Amino acid sequence: MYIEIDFNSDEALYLQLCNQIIMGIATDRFREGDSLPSVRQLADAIGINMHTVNKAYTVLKQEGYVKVDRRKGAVIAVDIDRLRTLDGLKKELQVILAKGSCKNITKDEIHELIEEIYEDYTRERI
Amino acid sequence: MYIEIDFNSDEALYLQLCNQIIMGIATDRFREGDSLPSVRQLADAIGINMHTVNKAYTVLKQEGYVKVDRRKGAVIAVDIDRLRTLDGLKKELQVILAKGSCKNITKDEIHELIEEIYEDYTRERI
DNA sequence: AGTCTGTTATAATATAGGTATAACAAACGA
DNA sequence: TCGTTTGTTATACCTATATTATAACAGACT
Repeated sequence: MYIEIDFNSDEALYLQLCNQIIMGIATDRFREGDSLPSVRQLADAIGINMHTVNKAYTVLKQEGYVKVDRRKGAVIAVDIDRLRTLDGLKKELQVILAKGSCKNITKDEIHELIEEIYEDYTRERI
Repeated sequence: MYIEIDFNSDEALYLQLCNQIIMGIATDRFREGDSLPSVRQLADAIGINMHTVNKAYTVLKQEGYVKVDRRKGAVIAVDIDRLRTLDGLKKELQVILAKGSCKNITKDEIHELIEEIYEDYTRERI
């Protein structure tokens, strides 16, 4: 579990946790069925409070990335809801693309960025 | 100025304002040199507090979308900083694409989504 | 029996978001 | 010149969120 938390970031700790775990699933560092550390272990390892980790796990559960089992802890279990996901992605992308568009980033450059990010994914997956 | 604020959204009012103005610039509804309404006017029109609008304008200024002039108010003036923008876009996109990837959204579908959003832009621009 | 699990409760603190009122100097219009 | 409008700043208040701290509970494991 290599999770990097930036205490100087203005992003909430529990959100940083969520995002890193989501990126971990996307890059296959965490796989379906894998158990995440217990809330107490992870909190200890990072040096934050148990409840902050618990909140992250709760959000991940609500958004369909893990299932929480009293025996095994938080287990990676992605719940596929394509329509809901596509809808959410589109709304988030609209704002991001608008920002780029304002700053003279072309549509092609966005496509290139996408490719670049996916290449990074497969590179990390090795 | 057609700005739609969702008071039931969990997104901060000032962020909704920022994003709508940014999308307005991207879709050419607001153009370089255009003045935005005064903080008091817009606050009145929307039915929110002056300081909330002021915060939105301040953020837009810091992020290089407007310049604030005591005489003309907030004027659209996009400050192009491609490197900084590309860096920011990439970090935001990484998380979003990871979410999609977890939910079995393919890279091609992302590319299609990008195209779809850009088509919506040009459609609004008419 | 003892330990570890997630879960829940309660409390305290700090920060962020939003509103309300008020004042200021600069600029504008009449 | 006078009154109005501009962004800006300050203060205060309320609410919600984020984070930490302790503590307790029942279920499961060794």
